[in-house]
Amino acid sequence: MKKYRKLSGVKEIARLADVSIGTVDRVIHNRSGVSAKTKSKIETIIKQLNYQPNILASRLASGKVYRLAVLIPRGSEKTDFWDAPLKGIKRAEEEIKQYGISVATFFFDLNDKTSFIASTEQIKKQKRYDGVLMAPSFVKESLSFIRYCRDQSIPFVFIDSNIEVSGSLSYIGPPLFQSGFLGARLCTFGMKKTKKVLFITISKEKNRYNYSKIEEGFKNYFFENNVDHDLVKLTITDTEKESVFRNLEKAFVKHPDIEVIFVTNSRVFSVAQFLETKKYKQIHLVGYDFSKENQNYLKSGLIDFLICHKPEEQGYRGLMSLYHHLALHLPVDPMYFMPIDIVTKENQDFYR
Amino acid sequence: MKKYRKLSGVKEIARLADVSIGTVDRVIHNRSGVSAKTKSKIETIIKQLNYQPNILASRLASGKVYRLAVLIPRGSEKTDFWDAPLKGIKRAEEEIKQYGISVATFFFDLNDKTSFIASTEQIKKQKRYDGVLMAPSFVKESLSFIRYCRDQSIPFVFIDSNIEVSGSLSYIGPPLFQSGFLGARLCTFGMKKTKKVLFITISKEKNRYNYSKIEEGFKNYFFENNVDHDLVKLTITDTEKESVFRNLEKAFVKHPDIEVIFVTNSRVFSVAQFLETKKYKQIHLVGYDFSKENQNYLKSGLIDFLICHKPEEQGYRGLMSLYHHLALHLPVDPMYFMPIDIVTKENQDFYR
DNA sequence: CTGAAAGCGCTTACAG
DNA sequence: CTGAAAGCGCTTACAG
Repeated sequence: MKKYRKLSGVKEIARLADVSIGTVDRVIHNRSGVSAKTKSKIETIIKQLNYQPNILASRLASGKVYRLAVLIPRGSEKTDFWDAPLKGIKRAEEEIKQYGISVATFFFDLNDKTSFIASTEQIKKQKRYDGVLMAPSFVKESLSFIRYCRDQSIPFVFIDSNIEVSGSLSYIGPPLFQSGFLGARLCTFGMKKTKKVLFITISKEKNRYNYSKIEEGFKNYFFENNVDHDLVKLTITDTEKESVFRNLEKAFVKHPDIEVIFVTNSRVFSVAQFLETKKYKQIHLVGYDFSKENQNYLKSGLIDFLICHKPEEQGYRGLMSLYHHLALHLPVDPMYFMPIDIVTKENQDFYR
Repeated sequence: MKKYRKLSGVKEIARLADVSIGTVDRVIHNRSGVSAKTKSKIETIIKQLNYQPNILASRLASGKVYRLAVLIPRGSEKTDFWDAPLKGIKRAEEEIKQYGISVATFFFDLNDKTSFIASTEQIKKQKRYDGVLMAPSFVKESLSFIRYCRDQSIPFVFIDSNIEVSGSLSYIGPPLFQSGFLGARLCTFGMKKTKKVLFITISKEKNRYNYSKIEEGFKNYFFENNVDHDLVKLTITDTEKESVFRNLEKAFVKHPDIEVIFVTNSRVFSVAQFLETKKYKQIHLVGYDFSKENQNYLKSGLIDFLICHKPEEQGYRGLMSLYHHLALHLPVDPMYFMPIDIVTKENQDFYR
């Protein structure tokens, strides 16, 4: 707890350069109005001193507030997946709000494009955001919104899924191909002979980029490892329970020898429900996301493995990356892949 | 980027209480020299305003530097396990050093108690640390050092392993019992019939608390799940390669039908080496820690699963918890359990 | 193009 | 027991 006081940064630089601290500040922030000569003199000294600005002092003095807009799906009664990123965002907000960050969250409905558009319009109309964190769930609509952000020089960060040619500040999300690849491993673990695998996607949107990437990885596993298998693909576009049950029923009639089921998203719980009802307890089930329902079926043994990509951390990091970029002028990873976590009955109590 | 300025906290309080900000400061920090009446008046206002001190300003003004001592094993050529916590510690240090934290690291040799004692003596002699982060690898010696910390009111945090009755600020580490429990699951995955499992501990120290906890959890899995099995226990106290090979050789002569091997720490790589040499490629191998050697054997398929407990994050969180406690006066979790991560060939590239 | 001054919200001596 | 003043390392108008 001893006191310790270095000579002030800008003051020291100003003294050495024989200028005022105002001029030093201009050079540090690359503001205009400094003669080339003075500028280079100051820059040399800054380098020599290996000067690191004191962010505490900077933020305190400036009193600037950066306003961030968050655009993510609303957590529904069906899956609480998006509650996790939101929790991470809230946690980040708590942590940095005293450092001059304010956050406004806009939600949209994953089943309703117009709600997405409405939110983007609102953000545009308010004209007061300095950064955007978003889940680009609707590609075309996202592209249009991104155009606006770029025009306004507003940095934007994607979480959960990516749009590749976009000029985003960062993408934070899962490595989907590898995630599907691991999924296949988990489906076939310990198997010696041929197995019949049912590959299910349950989603209103057809052709989602995410699902096809997962499928690619999944298939690639069998290919690379020369695993003999029999893959049955099933896509269910009506996500209601009755529809899922009906589709599964049909699949089992056609393929009574299914041994493993892989579900490409958090709706694996509805398949678990089906298996439970049917008492198909010997069938292995692998799926995605650490949602409440899924946790219950994991605990009861109907789901064998959940693959997760730290949704809470995605939200946390997403917001923090904007903070780092805007307020701290720190470099930000343009791609930050989440780990591919394997959650089982045995480790679920310690997963976050 | 609009400017936004609230009325200053202490100033506002001082105005409302009709005192000077100096007096307000005294109350906020519970320093003496304020009349009971004034004190209670100020406290009421603080509550009403739901005043949150501005840490930026506080740290900037005080210029206090908290000195932290870190006491951990040195990463050896044998296993680089302790490089990871150190990396996390360094990362935390980088992040908070500008907020008035300085860190001194003391190493000890896991095979040499006296080196541990020597480091603790050094820390004591310097008499200048405000907090301690330590791995209490030697229980008796740690207890003696902890006594010193408590006498001096120096908060201390344990990582990796815990000493329970200690008054530590926090413990950050793995839930060992559950970790062993999961290990058993990974060993028996997909097995229908009886398997012969070899349970190995390779460590100079006999009777380490960590290993026995893992063993408890491991055995409990079989018990709880009524899994028919045959468990062979092997303890190798000489960690040299030749010794490990010799012991394994003997075990395989006696039990040629071993199908799965579980190793309770990062030395699983030496068992992988053995299996590689012997071309026992059909044997499943499960062990601990994401060290370089282990990663290689995971990649090549000799190790099936590694269980990990985010060693880097343990270091990071350990240091941050001292920072939170000392500088930010934030509450700290007395127990923070790491998740039990499962790392395979397929997801190892994304593990951190 | 440059400088001097005030201020961010707090803490720290010092004076009374 | 209390207050007034200086200062932490920056930023921000404003004046010239």
